[in-house]
Amino acid sequence: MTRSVLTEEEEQAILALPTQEVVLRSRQDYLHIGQKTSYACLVIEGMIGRFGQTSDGTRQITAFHVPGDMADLLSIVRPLGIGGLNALCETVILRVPHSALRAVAARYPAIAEAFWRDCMLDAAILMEWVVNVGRRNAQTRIAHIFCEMSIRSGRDREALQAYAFPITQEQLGDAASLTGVHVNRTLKALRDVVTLTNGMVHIHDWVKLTRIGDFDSTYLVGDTFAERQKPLWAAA
Amino acid sequence: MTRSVLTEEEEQAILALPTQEVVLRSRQDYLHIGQKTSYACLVIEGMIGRFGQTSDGTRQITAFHVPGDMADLLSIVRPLGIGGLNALCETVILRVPHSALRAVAARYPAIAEAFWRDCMLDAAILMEWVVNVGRRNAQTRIAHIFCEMSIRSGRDREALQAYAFPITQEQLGDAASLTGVHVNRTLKALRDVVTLTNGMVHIHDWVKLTRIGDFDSTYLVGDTFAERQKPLWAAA
DNA sequence: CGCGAACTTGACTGTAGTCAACCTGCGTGG
DNA sequence: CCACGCAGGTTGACTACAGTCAAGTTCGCG
Repeated sequence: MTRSVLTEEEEQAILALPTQEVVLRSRQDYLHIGQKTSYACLVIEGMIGRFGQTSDGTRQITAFHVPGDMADLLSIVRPLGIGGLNALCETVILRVPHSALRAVAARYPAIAEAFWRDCMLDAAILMEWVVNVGRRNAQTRIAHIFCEMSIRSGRDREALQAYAFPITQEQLGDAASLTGVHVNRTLKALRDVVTLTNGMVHIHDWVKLTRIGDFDSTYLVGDTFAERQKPLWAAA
Repeated sequence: MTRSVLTEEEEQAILALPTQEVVLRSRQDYLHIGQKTSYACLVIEGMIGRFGQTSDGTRQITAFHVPGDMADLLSIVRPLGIGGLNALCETVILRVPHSALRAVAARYPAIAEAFWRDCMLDAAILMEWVVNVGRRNAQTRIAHIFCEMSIRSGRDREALQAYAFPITQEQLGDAASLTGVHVNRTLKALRDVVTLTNGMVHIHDWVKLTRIGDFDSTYLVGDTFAERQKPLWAAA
């Protein structure tokens, strides 16, 4: 919820939500494709991938969710058919019932809007994902993903040098629409600029990486108002 | 707004919104990439494409918006950076100010939820788009797009046989991440199943088309509740 | 009638996929 | 404590789907 500006009281209301901690094993499917859910999940530790699938079973990762992300917030208004969710490594999540989220959204319109905006930021990331997968070559695609995850992984500056990205080359291929073999070759070619080892990304040259990755971070901004807009809902 | 269930009063409130009709020439950019907007636009006639772009200027269409769609509803909560909008043919739209939409959303929570859900359905379509572009071959991609647009174009059964899809092969390539040349060849190969001529799609064998297109329409359903959920916002 | 946009076709190229073998490092059980 | 198994990573040889370039053709419109 760092994507919107909220008041003290609103933040308290969110922190007071009833939650249930769940630990997912690595590779565990938390939500199957087409499965209905009545909880939303907040990632605490680890990483979750959202995926779609073709009929022959090939998976395509459509989003990564890092700690702090609500991975299936959109299920509040559309509980069915939001794709599958899979833990990319051992992952800790907090399950929050839709009913509680609806209650707090009803009481605080600004929170409802923050939820909505959060979903829309995910949608903006998804649009960029289509461009990435559809229009860029292997090197650029992978470099772009590394850039995006760098920004999203850290509020601190040091994520520009190194951050945790606990995935295998095969999974990176599922995200970039490449085979594991080609990811391997591409990473080798990028060796001087960025490396992925043991679930850690090390960026050796950020400027070069953004250039190779055709990366412009503006699509990642959340609340675009310098100050909070008042009243957030024009009438009330 | 056929994607959610609303009461008579709520429908009236939406119909009473202040609007301004605008006619777009074919190929006209209505919204540039990165441009901020304070209106949302409802497509009345024609077709609008949302697109992203790489730094070398290659476009990638990420969504088609047919009459009845709100093409940039998401701009209400995130007015910046929602990609560009381009009229694919001569198109009539209705511009609605954000302020009016916010007002009606604040007064009728069910409408706010319907807006949000509408955005989430677009997001679900976008996820499928990633899978399509990332994981399927040319024939399957194009067939899939034809299937999706068939369902979205018509509430009536006859859209399963023919519907308006006023785009060029080049534009279809921008959507499917293919070159115009390859679209042309692929359409030739699909000739017995589906044809695109003069902005009309004619489907000669729907079953075969869905099979080639690896198409399952469940991701297109909007309001998944058989009846309207009451109360829609749990508290109120 | 003539222009231009869209479509069509052919020949050649290139990026990424496929298949297959092999290496490396880690955790488990004998 | 070592041996084994296995997941993940690495490399090479070959293939194929789609891109590129270039030269037509068709058709609608002024």
